[in-house]
Amino acid sequence: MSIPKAEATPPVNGSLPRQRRTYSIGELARMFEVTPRTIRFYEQEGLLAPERRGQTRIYHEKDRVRLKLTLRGKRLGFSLAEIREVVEMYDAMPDGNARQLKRLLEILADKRNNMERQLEDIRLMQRELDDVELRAREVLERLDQY
Amino acid sequence: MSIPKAEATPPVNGSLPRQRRTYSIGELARMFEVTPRTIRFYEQEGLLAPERRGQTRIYHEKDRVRLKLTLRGKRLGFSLAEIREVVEMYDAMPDGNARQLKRLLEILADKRNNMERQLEDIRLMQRELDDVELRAREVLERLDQY
DNA sequence: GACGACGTTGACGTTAACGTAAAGTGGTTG
DNA sequence: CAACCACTTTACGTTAACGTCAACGTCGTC
Repeated sequence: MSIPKAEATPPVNGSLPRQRRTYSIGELARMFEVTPRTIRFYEQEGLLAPERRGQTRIYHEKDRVRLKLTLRGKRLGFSLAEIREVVEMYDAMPDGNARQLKRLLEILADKRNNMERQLEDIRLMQRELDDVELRAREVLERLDQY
Repeated sequence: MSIPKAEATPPVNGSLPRQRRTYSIGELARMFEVTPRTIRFYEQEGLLAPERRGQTRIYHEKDRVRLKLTLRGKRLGFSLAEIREVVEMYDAMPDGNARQLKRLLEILADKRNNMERQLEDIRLMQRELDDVELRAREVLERLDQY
């Protein structure tokens, strides 16, 4: 494959094209408030596989979305290994065999249970917070009386 | 081998199944499916402060609740340090000064935001899971046709 | 009175998820 | 061309949250 000469790609562009196609690692990092190191680490762990132009990584929309999902998974307490497990199976889906697919469905059901428990945990935790806040406000009010 | 006992009788009192007041570290560990090591570690980190009978730790209802809350916090992705921060301020509340109380309210507001983002993350993640599952089922069905 | 179950305190080991520093590459810009 | 950038690899460092042993004390029981 030959590389067509690219147009003014990276830096600040005069007209902000509605559909930016590629991102540098630094851009992605700023977007999601992580460090480039983190993004490289995720690649090393098999969560990303950006294109390369020479040595340099080039991220497309697909990669950006995957990073977004990864970070969301992390916020929900999934390990990178767990996330990779889903990601890999998702990639392998088109030609996946039945056993693999059923395994994927199992994993998904598992995650789903996890989500349900988290919802419950959040509800309970919110009530705890309400409670603590109420008490704190009461104490504060008594202090204000003097 | 011994005859299977009705219950693994705890050291202190007979089994008062209705209103048990105290627990050994092993009992608590089994209850919450963690190891004693974990519980001791939480104590070391200032999250628990069980009574001592001689050398042995004795946990009361209060300790059990605190452990439960701690583990819930962990499932929600809070660090032990964060949890301790709230716990300590909660303990210090009765004679807390206004500045401390306001700080506590800040922390609580922060946690609350965290919960909100998590709720949103969970909703989004559930939709992702729906999507992946749907695709997987489609592929599976096509496989089943032969 | 040995045995096993449970408890204790160190102390060192391990894993995940990055941080950080060193040393080099490649492009643009004054 | 030199001086910056932004990017790269390699490799060692760090932190949180425990795990894993060793070495010991204390029961109840066989």
